Order: sequence, then structure tokens, then C-alpha cells
Amino acid sequence: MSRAITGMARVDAGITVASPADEGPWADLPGRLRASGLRWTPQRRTLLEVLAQTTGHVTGAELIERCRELDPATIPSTVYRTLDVLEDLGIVSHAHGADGREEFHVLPAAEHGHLYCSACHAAWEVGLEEAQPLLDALERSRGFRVQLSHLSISGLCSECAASRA
Amino acid sequence: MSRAITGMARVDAGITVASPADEGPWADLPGRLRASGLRWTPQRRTLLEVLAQTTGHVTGAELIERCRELDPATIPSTVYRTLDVLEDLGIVSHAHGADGREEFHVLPAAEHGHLYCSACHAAWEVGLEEAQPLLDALERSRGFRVQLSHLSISGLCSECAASRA
DNA sequence: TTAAATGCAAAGGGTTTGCACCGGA
DNA sequence: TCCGGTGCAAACCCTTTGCATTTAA
Repeated sequence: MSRAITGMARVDAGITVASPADEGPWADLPGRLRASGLRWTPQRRTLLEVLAQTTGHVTGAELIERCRELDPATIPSTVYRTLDVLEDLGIVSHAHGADGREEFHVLPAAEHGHLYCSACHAAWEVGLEEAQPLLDALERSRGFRVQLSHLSISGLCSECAASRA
Repeated sequence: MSRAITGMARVDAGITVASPADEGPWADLPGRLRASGLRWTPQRRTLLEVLAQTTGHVTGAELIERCRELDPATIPSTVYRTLDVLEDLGIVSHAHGADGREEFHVLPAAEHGHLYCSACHAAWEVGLEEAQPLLDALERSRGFRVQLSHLSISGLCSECAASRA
């Protein structure tokens, strides 16, 4: 459903995509938490399980919903608090989407922004290559350092633009 | 405090700046409203007075606050409803800022995006000239039409970037 | 006269906070 | 044993909605 080509990958907003949960950057999360004096709890395990199956971006509310599927007793505040912790650890990062709601994305290692179609509400990732001209322009003219991961761009996708002509 | 050079003008977020209120695109607003079967009311006059003194962007909540300074009896729902009408008329447009809250800006005639410093929370406008490279790149590679007025970019301004080095 | 706007109150949604209790390390 | 986490409930903030009342045209 989603291709891995950064900068061209369609983000499957709100749809889980299978992905290996026991490898990768959060493999020894329990250990990394403990190393910081933090704890590995069932609730955090649940959230991590959800995040491991997530590609692209999700809103906080969506994460809560999905956690509830695994554990109906999930409490919102716990999820948000854990997300804070995970953000400190660099596992997730958050930005604000086209509708202004908080959005989290997983593994900001591959830093990218988002593109939203205001007609069909689809979303895509914008990789560094595509954004580079903008980043350079702003750096040159103002010394401004863009946080690509917070970049969200709204507009019309090619399909919607076409169907309006 | 704010220079008029589009694309370089510092936006005085939350600060009113004097500007001629009786001329320009909303000069005959009462007439334009009536022409559409709509009405010119004291409440709308108050909001327009506030908007006339506004440069750059403001949140809905800020507009309500400023209206209350002129008329303490201002009701939030009236303000939001009027903003809807004004958006239809093209007097204001809204987008979502760095903090995810709804932001309105006046006279979208000069379409622009916004630049936010995540450290000092200052804001600037991004004009078409600066954004053009990005717009072109996205149009070329994906056929995506960016709505510049919805573009918000976060990052570090030159000062804050410097003070971190 | 009459439909548009207002005022008010209440709901709404997502997110945050305070605090007592629980339970990993 | 301790301090970090959790659950719960309530608070928060901005924004929206329903409905009776007012008012511009």
C-alpha cells in the first residue's frame, strides 16, 4: 500500500501497514528507557505496538483509538504522556496538520514534511530533495533554518486539480 | 514596526498596526453585503474595525479579545460567524499556524505563507517570490498546486539559530 | 414584514493537569 | 523501598451549534 521511496511515498493516513516490530531503531526500547531511569510498562508496550505498525502520520486521537483496539482500557492522558517521552527519545515527533490537529510521525530519522490535498484529504510525504530549494532560499535570504518535519503544505493534488478544470 | 515589503515584512503577531480604515478593498463592505442579501450590523462594524487595524495574522481568539476592547459585549460565536462571511467575501482567509490554532489573515489579495520561529515565536510572511521554487518543484514533480496562504513553516530564525551555536 | 443576525447557553473535540494509588526496578 | 506511571476526573481552550429573540432592510 505504501512504497518506501522517500519523498514520493503516499502516506496511508489512518491505515496501519504491516512492518517488522522487533527490529529497527526501537528494538531495545525497554533498555533505553531504563537507562534513563524510566520504565517499561504494559501501556507503553501497547503504544509501541501501535506505532510499530504505523507508517506516515497519525493524530493523537487516532493513536488512542488504535491502542484501545489492543487494550480497551487505554487512557488518553497516558498515551499523550508516553508520546512526550517518546518524542524526547526521538522515536516520534509531532507537527500540526492541515486541520490544525496535532500529528505524530514515527521514526523522524527520515525527516520529511507533509503535503495535504484540501479537496480529497490525501496526504503525501515531502522529502528533503523536494524541499531543498525552499530550505536553501530561506536560509540564504533570512538565515532561517526550516524544521522540515514541521512543514505542512496544503493545496490541490493533481487529480483534484484536474477534476476542477 | 512592520515594513510593507512583501516577503520580507516582519509580521507583528498580535500587535495592531495603524492603517487606513476607510479606503481599500473593504471600503464599501456594507454595500457588498447588502448586494448579497446580507446585513451590516454594529457587531460586524466592530470586527471590521479590528481587522482594519490588523496586519499579518491573528487567531480567532485574539480577534475576539480585540473586539471586546471596543465592545465588551462581543460574543465569540458572532465573531466566528462573521469571519465565515468575510472569508466568503475574500476579506480574510484562514490557515493553521505553528501551534495548530486557527489563524486568520487580512486581505489575502497578497497571498503569502508564514514563517514561525519555534524558539522566539516570532513570525514572518513568506511571499510568492521566496516560495516559488517550492511551488514549481511540487507542480513539476507531482502536479500539486500549493495554496500559499495555507503554508506555514517552522524552524529557527537567524537570531535564535545563532544564539544556539 | 421577514429572513438574517444576534445572544446565550450548551455541547463538542482534542489535549492537559492534579492527585491519590499502583507497581516496575 | 521509591520514584516514575497510571487511572480517573476534571479542567482547558477554542470553536461550533441550536434555538428563541432581535433587528436591518
